[in-house]
Amino acid sequence: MKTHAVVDCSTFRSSCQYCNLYQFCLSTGASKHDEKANPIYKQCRKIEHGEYLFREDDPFNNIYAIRTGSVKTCAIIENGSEQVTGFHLPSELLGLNAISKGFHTESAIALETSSVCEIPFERLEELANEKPAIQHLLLNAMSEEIQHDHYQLTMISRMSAEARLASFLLCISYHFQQRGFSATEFNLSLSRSDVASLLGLAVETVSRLLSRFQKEGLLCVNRKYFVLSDIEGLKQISPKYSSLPYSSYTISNQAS
Amino acid sequence: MKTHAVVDCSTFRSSCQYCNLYQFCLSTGASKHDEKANPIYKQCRKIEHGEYLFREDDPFNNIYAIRTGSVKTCAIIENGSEQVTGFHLPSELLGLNAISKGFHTESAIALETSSVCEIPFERLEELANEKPAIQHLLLNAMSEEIQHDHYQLTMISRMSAEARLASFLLCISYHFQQRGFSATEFNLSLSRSDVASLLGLAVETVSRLLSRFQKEGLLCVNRKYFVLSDIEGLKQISPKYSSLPYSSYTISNQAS
DNA sequence: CGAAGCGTTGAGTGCTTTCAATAGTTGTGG
DNA sequence: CCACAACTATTGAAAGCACTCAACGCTTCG
Repeated sequence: MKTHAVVDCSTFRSSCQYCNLYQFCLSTGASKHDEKANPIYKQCRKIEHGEYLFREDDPFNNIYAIRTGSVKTCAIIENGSEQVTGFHLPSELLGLNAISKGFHTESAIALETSSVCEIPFERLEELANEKPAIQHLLLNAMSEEIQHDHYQLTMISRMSAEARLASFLLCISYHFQQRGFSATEFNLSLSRSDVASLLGLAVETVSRLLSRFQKEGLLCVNRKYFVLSDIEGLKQISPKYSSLPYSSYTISNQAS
Repeated sequence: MKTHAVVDCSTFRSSCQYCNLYQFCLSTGASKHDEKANPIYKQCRKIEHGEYLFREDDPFNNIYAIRTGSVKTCAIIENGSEQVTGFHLPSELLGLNAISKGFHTESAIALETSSVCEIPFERLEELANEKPAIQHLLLNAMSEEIQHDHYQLTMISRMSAEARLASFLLCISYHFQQRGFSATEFNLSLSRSDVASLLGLAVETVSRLLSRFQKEGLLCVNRKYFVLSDIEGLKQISPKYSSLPYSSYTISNQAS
């Protein structure tokens, strides 16, 4: 439960604190005997860097709540290259978009040693029927995901490369802050090519822009370690930042 | 109930036939006395071309099921221009992404004379608590929307302008087909600039591409009237078409 | 130590955009 | 009913942003 001082995704202070399902979770001090009282059966699973949580075309049985670490979701496209569709931090739910098809259309890959809660969806759905709060929570989480996707769409289709990257960094920064970490200093587990894919850019463009941002004093970057030294400057580069439904992307804990 | 022969969004044969909520709907031959038996209170609303169904920042109270016609959703971005985020045909549900914030972040505008069912969300949520099938239906619809958004994201960030347009036309074609209309001949209620915005392109690019497609014998287009004369040719232009989770975008009627 | 993978930087190309002009369409009011 | 205005769509020319290709440096790992 205690952690290192380093700001690193894999060492969040309290991994369940921000979890959507916290108040219904079996792990909340309850033993297995209370399963019926605290009804979500939680199977915690540890995954190493590069390991798959699920793969494209896998049957859909569980959704996953990230406890620690970080995970990317991606799909293989025609030419064999992979398209990154999401970057996920603790408290987020994964796999919800597989509900309708019954199988996963994306793979989820750990970007570092991470732990997740595996939640049988059938069980969760039953539970949602019994407890309005859980149902609301599910609808809420999905609504936020749609919201975020629309933001992402607008960003990619309308903003320049530099605005996209600035916007992305601010988004990451905000997420860390929401989870009690520094907004200006963090390790980004995504590789350059993952970032490029997520933003619809070429790797070289991302690399060039980071160099330029650094030259302009907006940030310092060393491999995966980022220091955002001029948040306001970054916001100026991505002017649409403030007007888009971005800021509420983080999944909140309110249950109606 | 009988309609004209013309293929036109506003004259769907049976407007409720494909509706998600059909089997729970008050309109299913039932009078208002049966409200408790057929529990969705359906207030049908007619909207004219250009009329708003809801606007950005409006409080979120209802979701809407499109019965006839077509609706676009869009958001105003920083510079005052509008970004189209969706194009919606009968049977689709609108407004689900406002659940988490409690207000709408997009406007919904009728593209032609249309009719929609206004469904109080609070009521629907209660109902979903009582009837597992409705809950599942809601989760399903949202899951599909996320699925589609991810497809759209991949498309916009990775495909060329011509591939995007071809892909879009095929998508529209498929939707019409799913609703019992011709896959090759339809009126597209979206303007060129709406299409451009939706696909992340400039109006001129869309116009140029349509001219080129026509010259190449792929389609015939006159204002809003489209004839896709070479579906296979279009598929060849958008090679990722088949491998993406596109084909299941249409909201189906299965309720678990 | 060499191979493999990731990241950076440079040069040149090309696709899409922007700017601009024209044509076609719709709607309004005299 | 026509004229005028406003809007939508098309087409051309030029410019720019991001991509591709290519080479090199750095790190990691067997």
